[in-house]
Amino acid sequence: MSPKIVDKKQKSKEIAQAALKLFSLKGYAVTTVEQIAKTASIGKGTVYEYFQAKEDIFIAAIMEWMSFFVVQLSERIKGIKDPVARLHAVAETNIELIDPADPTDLRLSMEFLQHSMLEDGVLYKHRYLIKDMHAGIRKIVVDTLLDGISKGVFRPEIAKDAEKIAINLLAYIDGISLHSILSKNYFDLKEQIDLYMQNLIHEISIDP
Amino acid sequence: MSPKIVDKKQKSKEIAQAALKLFSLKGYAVTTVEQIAKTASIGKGTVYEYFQAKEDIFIAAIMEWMSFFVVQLSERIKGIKDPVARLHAVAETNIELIDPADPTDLRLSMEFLQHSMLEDGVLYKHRYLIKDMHAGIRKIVVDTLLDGISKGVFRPEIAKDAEKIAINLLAYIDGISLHSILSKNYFDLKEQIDLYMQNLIHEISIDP
DNA sequence: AATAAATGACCGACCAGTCGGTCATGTGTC
DNA sequence: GACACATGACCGACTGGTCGGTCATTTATT
Repeated sequence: MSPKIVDKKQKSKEIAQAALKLFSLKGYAVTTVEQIAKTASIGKGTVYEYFQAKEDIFIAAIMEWMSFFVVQLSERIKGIKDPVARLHAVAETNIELIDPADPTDLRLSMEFLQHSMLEDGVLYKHRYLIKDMHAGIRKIVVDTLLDGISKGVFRPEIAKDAEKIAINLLAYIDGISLHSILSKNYFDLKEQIDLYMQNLIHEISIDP
Repeated sequence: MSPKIVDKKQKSKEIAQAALKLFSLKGYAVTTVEQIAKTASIGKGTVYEYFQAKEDIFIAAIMEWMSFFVVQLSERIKGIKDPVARLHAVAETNIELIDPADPTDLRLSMEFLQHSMLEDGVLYKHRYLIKDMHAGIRKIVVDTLLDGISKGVFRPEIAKDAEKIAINLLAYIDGISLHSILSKNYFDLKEQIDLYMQNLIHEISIDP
């Protein structure tokens, strides 16, 4: 009675993290379940004790990744009260999570996006996951903008455009990150984002 | 002494276009050579008369796609003399090539990007192809900005930032296109780009 | 002993690429 | 015009190998 007991939750998480590492290095299709098992230091069969299919590992991996990202972002902006500094922090967190010399995170997020937008993609049925994450980050930006207005830092007229501004900012950050990987060394990611932020702040701030 | 002769170039192109269609619908990895052959209405063996490997079909397909894109863009901006209108045309061409109901083009370009940035990606050795295309489009934007300055429409001080402005514009367009696919129906792509362009023009124009 | 956990050999589906053979079309000969 | 024949174009069955998923067996714990 009552034989060996393992923490199923914890072990699933470990497998998902091992998979995450491989997916980000090589991509989902190319990564084999056996490699995932090896990386997690277990047998291939054991993987299937914790996941029904390779797809499910992918879904668990993306959830690991998103939660890591959101935690990082929250940590970073927590305690920053100045709206301008807060906007900068959102942008910078994105940069710092993307090391140009090691573009694994971006590749991973691109793979997630791709599988989410294709109807028979592995993540299509779960695309609300990424949508929800985007919505969460967008909310942070919108709230910061509205906070800035109420603090008299940003122009009240921008309130109606707050959502649009947030969408554009986040889209830009993804776009420039993408290009920076592709054009390795051609431009300086930080300078580019600085230019964008400078224009943005200039555009929405109350001017003397 | 000389039997049926086919136009090898033409036939290669047909196969590449068939492949392009499938890659954009389903992705490279999932598309089989047999399906490409079927789509091109030829036998599988024949495909290998024209291409050495599946990879080579991919490369031919991306070249087909890029040339289509560049031709479209050139057609579109040809004859537009007003710098502001020209910038708008660049942005709009990108939108119109991406039908939100049929996001195949964007998926395709994402797949190209992905295979280009991964060291053992199929396109890694050929990533200069995309880089060159980006450089070409960027040059169009930079030239438009400089032209605008010399015409007295844009502020001369922006000349030194022309490259950066172009990089940001094109990165933004890619980013917002991406998000628009993912957030189907959540925001209006045209409105978002309008907002960006409005701010951009405002920022670089000579003001009364 | 009882039972949960772990395992890796095994299976079957799949697929890129090959190859032996067929087909279609042109040339040469009468 | 008829026929043989040369040759490039075309083909799909087959091969060698991969990989997701299963399951009979072993191991660990109480």
